[in-house]
Amino acid sequence: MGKYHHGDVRNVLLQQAENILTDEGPTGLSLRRLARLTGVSEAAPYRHFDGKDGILAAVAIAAFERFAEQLESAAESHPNHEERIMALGAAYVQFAVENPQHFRLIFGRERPPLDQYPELRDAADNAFDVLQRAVTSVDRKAEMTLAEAASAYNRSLAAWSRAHGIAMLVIDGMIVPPADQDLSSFVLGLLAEDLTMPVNTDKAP
Amino acid sequence: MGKYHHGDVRNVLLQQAENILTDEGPTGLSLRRLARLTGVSEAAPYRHFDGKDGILAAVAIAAFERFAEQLESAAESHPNHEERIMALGAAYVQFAVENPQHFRLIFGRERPPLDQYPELRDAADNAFDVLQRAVTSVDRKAEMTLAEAASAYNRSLAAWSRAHGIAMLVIDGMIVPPADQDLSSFVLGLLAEDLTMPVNTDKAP
DNA sequence: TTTCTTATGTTAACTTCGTTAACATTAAGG
DNA sequence: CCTTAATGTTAACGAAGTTAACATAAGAAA
Repeated sequence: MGKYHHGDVRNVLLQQAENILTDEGPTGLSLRRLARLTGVSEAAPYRHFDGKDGILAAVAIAAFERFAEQLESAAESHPNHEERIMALGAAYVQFAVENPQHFRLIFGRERPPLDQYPELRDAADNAFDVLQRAVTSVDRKAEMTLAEAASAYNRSLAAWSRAHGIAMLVIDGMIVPPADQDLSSFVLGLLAEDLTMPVNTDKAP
Repeated sequence: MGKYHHGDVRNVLLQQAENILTDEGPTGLSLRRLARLTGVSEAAPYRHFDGKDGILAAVAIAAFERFAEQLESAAESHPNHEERIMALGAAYVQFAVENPQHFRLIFGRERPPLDQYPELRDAADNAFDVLQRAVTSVDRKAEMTLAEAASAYNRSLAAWSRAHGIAMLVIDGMIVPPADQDLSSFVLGLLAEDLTMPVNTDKAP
């Protein structure tokens, strides 16, 4: 009787790992359970991946790629600089809300160390490059001075930070987006808040 | 021979749990190791805590309390509304950077569910109340209209989100604060960035 | 084709973990 | 003094990650 199970165990394992991750997060993803669900022996995954971290790294790479795609497509759809930043932030949060477990995986502590998985590092760098390019690529008719480049960099960090914070707090349930508004406009409103201006408390006559 | 080990096992366990958490995070905190390090049997912790989640909850409560204290003291030191928001954000990030594991514990997925530990829920609510009060308590000479209250609330979310995002990205190593600047002024600079204004790329003559 | 080698699977074991049951001892109060 | 609840302990169970030892399939070399 054939013990040779599939010709494609690696991909089946990966797909199943995706499913488990989506349902239960990285903690619920156990190698043994994954093997059982895939219908393969409990040690088989070690022939295709570098242990549990290897599988998580592979899933995280795929997640980073989808993340970067969605960011890129949001950025492309808005030639105007300011609108582009806003669209990026909205896409950022939307990805997190639609794929909370993947988002947590690529940013959280259970993500395998970047320096042990070069492809993972590349995937991460690429995603952040998309962000940074979109924020810093204002009309580049002239070279920027050093100070201007630094300022643009700070702007990108500020935009990124706020989008990231909103994403995290929403998927953690600490911020509950209003039900009567769609997520995108809620996020856009938050992104546009300027903290350096005092709240206007004047009562209109 | 006396098997009765301490008169104070609970507190010793808690202190040791704090130490382990600080060094290795919630994942490295194993009940059995905790018991061994404390010099007590491996089942003893169950007499004092509701399993592993119980210990994590207790540590998280303490972390929330320290967090709230530091936020409160930052808020108190700045009577001016705008400066207060900035100081709060800086304190928020500073806590995260100085106590990354605790910060991750109180915001991450390994935090025990709030609805199973009422004291944990209270501690969390209290910390966020400090934030919200500080942001929304502008000069309250008059009652706010509904719209004003909503705007103030949105402002507090925006401030919170950006501080949270900076904190997360910094302790995850995705943002590396410049070495030639102290953390606080770096954070303050980021918090003050206004995303609705385009970058000025004019070259001064 | 036959043989050698490598890739891929399997089973079985080892260690650690969280948790619980069964039993022992201490502290406290009637 | 005796009972009882609190607090320890040991021993066991099942699940997890990982590795070693062994088995088989596929493909290259002869």
